[in-house]
Amino acid sequence: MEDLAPRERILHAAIVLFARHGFTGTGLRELASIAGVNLAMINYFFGSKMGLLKEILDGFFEKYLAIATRELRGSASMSTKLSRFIYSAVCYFESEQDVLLVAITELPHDDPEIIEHKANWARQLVKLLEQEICKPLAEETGRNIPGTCIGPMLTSLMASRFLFSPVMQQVRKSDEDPVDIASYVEIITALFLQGLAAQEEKNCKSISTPT
Amino acid sequence: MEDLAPRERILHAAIVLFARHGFTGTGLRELASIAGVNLAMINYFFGSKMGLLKEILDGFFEKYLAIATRELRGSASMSTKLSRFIYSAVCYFESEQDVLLVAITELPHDDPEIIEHKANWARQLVKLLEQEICKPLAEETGRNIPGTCIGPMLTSLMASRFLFSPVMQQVRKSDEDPVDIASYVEIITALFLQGLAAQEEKNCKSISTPT
Amino acid sequence: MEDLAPRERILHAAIVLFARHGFTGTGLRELASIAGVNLAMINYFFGSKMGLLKEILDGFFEKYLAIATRELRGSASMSTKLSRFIYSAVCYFESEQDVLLVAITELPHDDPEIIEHKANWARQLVKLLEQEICKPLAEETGRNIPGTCIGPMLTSLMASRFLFSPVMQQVRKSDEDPVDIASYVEIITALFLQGLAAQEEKNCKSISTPT
Amino acid sequence: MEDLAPRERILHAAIVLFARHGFTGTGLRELASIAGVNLAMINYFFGSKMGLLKEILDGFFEKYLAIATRELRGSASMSTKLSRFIYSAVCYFESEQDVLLVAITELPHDDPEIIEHKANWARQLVKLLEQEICKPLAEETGRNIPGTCIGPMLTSLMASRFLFSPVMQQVRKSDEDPVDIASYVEIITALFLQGLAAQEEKNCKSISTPT
DNA sequence: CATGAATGAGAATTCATTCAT
DNA sequence: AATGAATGAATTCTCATTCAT
Repeated sequence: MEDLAPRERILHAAIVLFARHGFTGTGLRELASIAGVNLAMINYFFGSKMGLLKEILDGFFEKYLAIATRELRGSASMSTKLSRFIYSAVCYFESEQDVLLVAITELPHDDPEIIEHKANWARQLVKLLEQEICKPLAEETGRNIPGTCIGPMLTSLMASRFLFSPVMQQVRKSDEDPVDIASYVEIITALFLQGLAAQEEKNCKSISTPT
Repeated sequence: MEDLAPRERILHAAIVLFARHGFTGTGLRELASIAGVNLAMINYFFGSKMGLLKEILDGFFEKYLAIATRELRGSASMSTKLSRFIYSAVCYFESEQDVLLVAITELPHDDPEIIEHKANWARQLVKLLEQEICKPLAEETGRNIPGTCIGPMLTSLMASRFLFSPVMQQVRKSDEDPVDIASYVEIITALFLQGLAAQEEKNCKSISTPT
Repeated sequence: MEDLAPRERILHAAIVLFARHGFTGTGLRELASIAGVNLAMINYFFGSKMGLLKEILDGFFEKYLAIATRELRGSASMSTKLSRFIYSAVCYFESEQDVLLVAITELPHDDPEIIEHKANWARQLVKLLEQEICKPLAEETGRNIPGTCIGPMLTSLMASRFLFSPVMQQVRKSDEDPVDIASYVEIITALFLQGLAAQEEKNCKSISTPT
Repeated sequence: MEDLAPRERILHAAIVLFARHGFTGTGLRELASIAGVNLAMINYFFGSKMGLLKEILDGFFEKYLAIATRELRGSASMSTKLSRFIYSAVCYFESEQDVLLVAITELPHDDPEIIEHKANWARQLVKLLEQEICKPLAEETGRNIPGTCIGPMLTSLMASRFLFSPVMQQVRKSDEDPVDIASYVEIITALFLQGLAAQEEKNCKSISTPT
């Protein structure tokens, strides 16, 4: 870590510490010491502690939204799009667990300075989900589930493994066999696809049954 | 709130504030002022800020585990048990949203004082899930999903609505139509049941197909 | 200790704690807990924390002055009186080390409420020393050493063993051989009467005398 | 005092206040106010209140040990060495009375953080005394007085004037005639070398010697 | 870029004391 | 005689931030 530029060292250290102790639970002194920079450098680079958090959150949301856009837009079938999205998103979560934890655990805290910031990103993701998931789903099944409902469900389901990981690591303890990441993707995809499209499956069944 | 006993007033105020600003983000000054008690009363009753948090978390986990035990134990079919559990749990989450938020957002923070505390509760829930969900599921579908995986999935899926609610409220804004709680329960139940039992449905299909 | 009256239990606990952590360093909570009484009982019995200290100090000074009066008054020779006093005082210090420590370490702290209190006792002791030690000494040797000088010297010399004991215990460590109390009395008496090289002087004298 | 560097101002103010109210009896607010610095500067420079105390104690012990080493080492006679040591030490005590008071009154308090710290210095002093005082004394007189006994005796005797000074000042009051420092040194040296009745002993010796 | 000093506000906790019961 | 609740002030220490160098 010592070979990175000071700005990056700060960013990396912040992500790790915010994930472990929370945003408010992390002191800039500790952060500066771990990043190996002078305390005043943090404010020099990021303006304030909040500026640092915003940069981390923006980095996360930007990439998450980019993945969603890339995988969900297009003419492929909804199930294809969804399974591609889940795969990509979970892989991204896996690769940046700490950033994910920061984003998730800071979600419900209603700091006035940051709530609109988060809403801006959420709005874009919800809009995308409405178009690519909710609308076709409503047409197929008759169920109209809004994006503001399905977004949180999808995200928190994919994040569940990482959100609970510190506790579950302690729970497992002796018999070390956490589900590997590939199986995790498969489980969530199966759960989501065949559960969500329940009506469709039923239709398939009802179609195939009389045959 | 002014007519409750000081101890309860502190507890209530703490739940609200911890949910809004996080545990470390809440100062005891603010807490005491909102609870309408003297600052020193908090330590008098709960020993420390951490003791207060532990009491809140214990209250949540105890009730959550009680609901799980009540709804999942017994000889009913797994799908019946699961849908009853989801119904009860979501209703409980709804009735105590703030406590839920505190429990969820404090989950990943690795305070050594509290991580084992949380793991103790998680262990019991995981054990229950293993017996009542995972084992029968494995027998029916052949898939072996451990409790340490399905527990977080279930919980965070049910909590998703509340975890994201401050942001989603901002996202919805003008056109106010959040999914009502009954539909929310129904959506999650459907998702979980027919997704999870995908293999079983297939079996049914394969059984019915030859007909 | 549980069979004593609450008032005595408080007094005993206070002496021990004041000696170990100092007066200001001891909290009434800790004191009450160790004495096994309710916190409010301390103020009930002694009026205030300071009242408790005064009672302890009075107990010490009263007995110390009584010993000095008993051993120093009378028609015996000065050296006889002094050696008797040193013996009695050191034995008393030994039997109530903690009280001694409290008295000594609180001596220089200039709390306005307590300095005159201590001066009252000191005045009586100094007066006694002036009459019984300083005056005869001036007549014998021509040296006029005031009581305000010889009092502190005598007292702190006799107390030295106890004042330094926590540190010296740590210094000795492995080779456990603290001077026993009888030798300690003898050393101080000899030092005071004849100087450090007491034995040598005696030998010289006994050698030269018969000549 | 206002022209010194903040760090020195804190140190000076701490010595004065610790001597007057004791270590635990001194608040950092009061200290900062008297030193004319911001409250947070104390922790900035010394880490903690205890760090401040350690620095003060180290300063005292270091100089005291240096004086002892300088005056007691060498080939001079024991009585010459002792009288030189007493002279230098008392002069040092006189010039830094407050530091002495802090060191003496904090001696018996068994704070685990600091007791070993003090023992380290004491060990060095005791070792020096063993070699330079106790060993030759044992050879001359046959008496074996350990350094852990003679160290406290010497130190507390020399410190007695300063340890009791606040009370004795009050005792003297109107008739102002404290023994001047030169006489004080002489008294202690004579006492240590020849005993209280120094003059008398000298006479006896001078009478018996020529015979 | 980088640093050490400095600041005022606030952190959690403990204090000695009071009082109604 | 004894207790638990309650209080306001004070405790040590850390906070994020600023600024001159």
